Amino acid sequence: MTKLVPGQSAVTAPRTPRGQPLYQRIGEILCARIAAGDYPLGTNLPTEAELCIEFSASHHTVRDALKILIEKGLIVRRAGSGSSVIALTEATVFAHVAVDLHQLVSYPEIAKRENISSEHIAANAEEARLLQCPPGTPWFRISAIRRVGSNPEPLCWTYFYLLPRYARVIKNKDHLDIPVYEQIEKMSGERVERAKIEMFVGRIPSNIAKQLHAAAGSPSLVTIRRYLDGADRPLQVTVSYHPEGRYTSTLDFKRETRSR
Amino acid sequence: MTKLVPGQSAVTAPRTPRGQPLYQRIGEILCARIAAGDYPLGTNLPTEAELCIEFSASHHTVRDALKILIEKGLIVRRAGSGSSVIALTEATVFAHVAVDLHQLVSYPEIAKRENISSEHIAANAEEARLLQCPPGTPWFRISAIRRVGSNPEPLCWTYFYLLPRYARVIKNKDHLDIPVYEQIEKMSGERVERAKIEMFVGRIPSNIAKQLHAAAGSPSLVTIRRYLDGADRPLQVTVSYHPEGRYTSTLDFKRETRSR
DNA sequence: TCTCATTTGTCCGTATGTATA
DNA sequence: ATATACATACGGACAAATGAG
Repeated sequence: MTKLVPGQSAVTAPRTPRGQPLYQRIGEILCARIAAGDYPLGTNLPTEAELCIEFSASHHTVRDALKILIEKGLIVRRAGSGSSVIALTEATVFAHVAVDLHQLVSYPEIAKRENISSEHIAANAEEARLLQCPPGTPWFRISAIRRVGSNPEPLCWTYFYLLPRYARVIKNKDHLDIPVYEQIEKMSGERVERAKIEMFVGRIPSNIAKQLHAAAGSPSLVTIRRYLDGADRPLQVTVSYHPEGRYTSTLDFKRETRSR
Repeated sequence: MTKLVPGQSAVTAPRTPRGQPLYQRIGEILCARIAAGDYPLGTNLPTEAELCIEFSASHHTVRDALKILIEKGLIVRRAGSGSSVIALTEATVFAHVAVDLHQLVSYPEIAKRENISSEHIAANAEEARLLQCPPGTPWFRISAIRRVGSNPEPLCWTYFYLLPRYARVIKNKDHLDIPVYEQIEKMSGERVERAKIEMFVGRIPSNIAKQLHAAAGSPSLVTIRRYLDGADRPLQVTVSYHPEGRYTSTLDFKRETRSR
């Protein structure tokens, strides 16, 4: 049981006292300082060596922390020059007029959702890429269409991919009238902190063509929405196919007033 | 190995054989192997330890290489499980990341704008609807394409519609490298307060098909952007045609409330 | 349910190349 | 040319997650 002798235990004090890795913790602290104005725009952060001393961390750990700032677009680093502050806050600040994620890409109120089926699945190759998980990973998938009034031509076909533990959302009474991601938030207590949306031109898959009243292989506006929690883990991913001519995505942005 | 010169292991003779860092080189090789089918979808890559041996590199270097694959969305890694291949090639042909109003307009640096022509026009019926003005209203129209590097296939064709009094923007020296709406702001003192964006599936008009290297009438992601001043008057309206497969629009939203 | 080996994740130490001022 | 600071690369040692038995 007692496997010692590593000869390092004295140097390595409480390695990770909290659940969070040290480099993430340092990254957050530096982000907060930049936002607070401790390192004004255009100035340099302390050097790697200085940060190592301040946080009692190694170069690698500090570098990993600084990589977080780079990814957020807060700093640029150049050998010989230092780490220069180029932004005070992450650029993505919810510039959309809608106060709620709900209205990010809004369907008209009258577009009602009708569920076609729901099932537990194992991600195939295409889904693995979509969901950024290994093939075979279990997911719960709801298939639905949206229809305006009694129009026989549906607006779109949507696949909802949920973590299996959220499968019971479909048992809600008013399940169809509330966004699925909102139901998940209520059920789990986890909050959607981020939404990433992709839109591109694709084709109608043959297996859904008939129910969409569209030709298989005909052009389609494909929309992928990923709802992520604070750790960027997907809570829900949806894929929608909109046949040509039935849907226009509208987004409304307002200039940011940078007040906190 | 009595020669234990630190930092320089006996195995590695030439550290960086001119130019490219080792971790990038390894990353490229692994990407190429995945694309070639050496590591099929759903299978695992060799472990870190195996890759260290194969490339005579340290685990740190191998990890940096694998990070490249993660960023490209080719693999996911899980402790205890391994590095699973989830895609054979990079996911998006091109992504436009719109994070705030400022970047809503600008494509990434690599997508250079090339102006094709510019002229004073009177709005025809279609343009009147687009610009929400009576037919015959005078506008200044710039036609341009965006290209990535020397790729012969342009990303998109864009019409810029400006109020005639802003026609002189094209005389700026660095006109092509600055978003048009920003130039208008500087010239006029008017600020863009709002942007409305529409996206839908359309077709490539025949008169621009040739220069887009796309078939006339082939599917296209059509994007209309309206830049409005405080009184909702349009300062600039753009229409872009993106041939299928060349462009994915990406939007990234965050909740504002910072719970910490 | 519980080990137990495997694999990745985190963290430390060190050395040298290279760009910058 | 020199000093500074980041970039790259080597090494080792657990910790934590996974999956098989």
